[in-house]
Amino acid sequence: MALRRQVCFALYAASRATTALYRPLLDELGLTYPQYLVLLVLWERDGRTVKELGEELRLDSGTLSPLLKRMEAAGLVERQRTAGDERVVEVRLTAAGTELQARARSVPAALVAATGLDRKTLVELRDTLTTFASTMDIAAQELAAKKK
Amino acid sequence: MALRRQVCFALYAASRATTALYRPLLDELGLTYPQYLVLLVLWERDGRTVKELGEELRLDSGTLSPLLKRMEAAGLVERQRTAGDERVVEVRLTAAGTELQARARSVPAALVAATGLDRKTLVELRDTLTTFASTMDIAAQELAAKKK
DNA sequence: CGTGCTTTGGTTGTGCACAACTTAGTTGCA
DNA sequence: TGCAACTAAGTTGTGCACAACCAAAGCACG
Repeated sequence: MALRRQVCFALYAASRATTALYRPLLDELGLTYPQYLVLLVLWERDGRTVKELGEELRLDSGTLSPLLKRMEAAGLVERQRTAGDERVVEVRLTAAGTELQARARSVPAALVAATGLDRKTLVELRDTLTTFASTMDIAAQELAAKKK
Repeated sequence: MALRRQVCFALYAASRATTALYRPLLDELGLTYPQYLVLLVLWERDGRTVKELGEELRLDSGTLSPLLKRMEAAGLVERQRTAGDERVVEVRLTAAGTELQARARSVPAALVAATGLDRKTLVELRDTLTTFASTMDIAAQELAAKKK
């Protein structure tokens, strides 16, 4: 089947094009796109464990551990083992990390404007993609279970 | 804005979920998803330059050069400077690369089945995403031009 | 002809992604 | 109680992505 006919390639290309558009905006904040996503989660509610971040962002510890270390080195977050359970690491915003929210406030609107799509279309697209991703995740789990 | 509300995250998560679903199928062929995409392009028409591959897949030489070297090491393609213009490298399928097409024929259908979506929905989604990606690319170009 | 510009592909360095494995801490239960 | 099973995070190794830079080949215009 021709490349142009495949949904999966369209998804792959659209995803990269989007992060490319974020790049110049996030560069000014000293952030990468995945780092920005971590901050979005923490700005919503501070003090998440690495596991919680992974569930929210669908990323595993192999990705998050070094990413969070870089963010800690940049002074955006702090990491601390919890008192109750020494296995768990809690990630908290520093003052600098909290303050970045104000500077990042214009980012989503700038992106929406760049898409040139109206709100209704974007909401539909988001919902379709979210359902799509969930279906893929479930299918992957079933496939992994069958393999056993 | 909450993470769940953003189209861009849905896109990012859906793209990773999709390649994750490809992974077990492509593992059996000894391929990664980007390598599979290169083969899709070559199966359609063999003997492309690195530049052409980059335009088709929207990847630059920094990504393609090492990727193609790995594919050459795996015996799937050959790379050769063209006689006319020594700057240009042409990529051609080997016999093994050509034969892989038969073994890969069931992959797209397996993915479509896993999505659980009907053809009409998938076609619409693909077209929306393709338009979306084009708009993003153009916006990124304009942004880069304005920067100058 | 020659010199500067452009084009093509490659290299280097950074930062994801993710599989496979490791380590330390916790829990269940015989 | 003792220990096997489990869990959370981290480490290692591989393979993209992409920016920034580089070298060689080709080209254009004086």
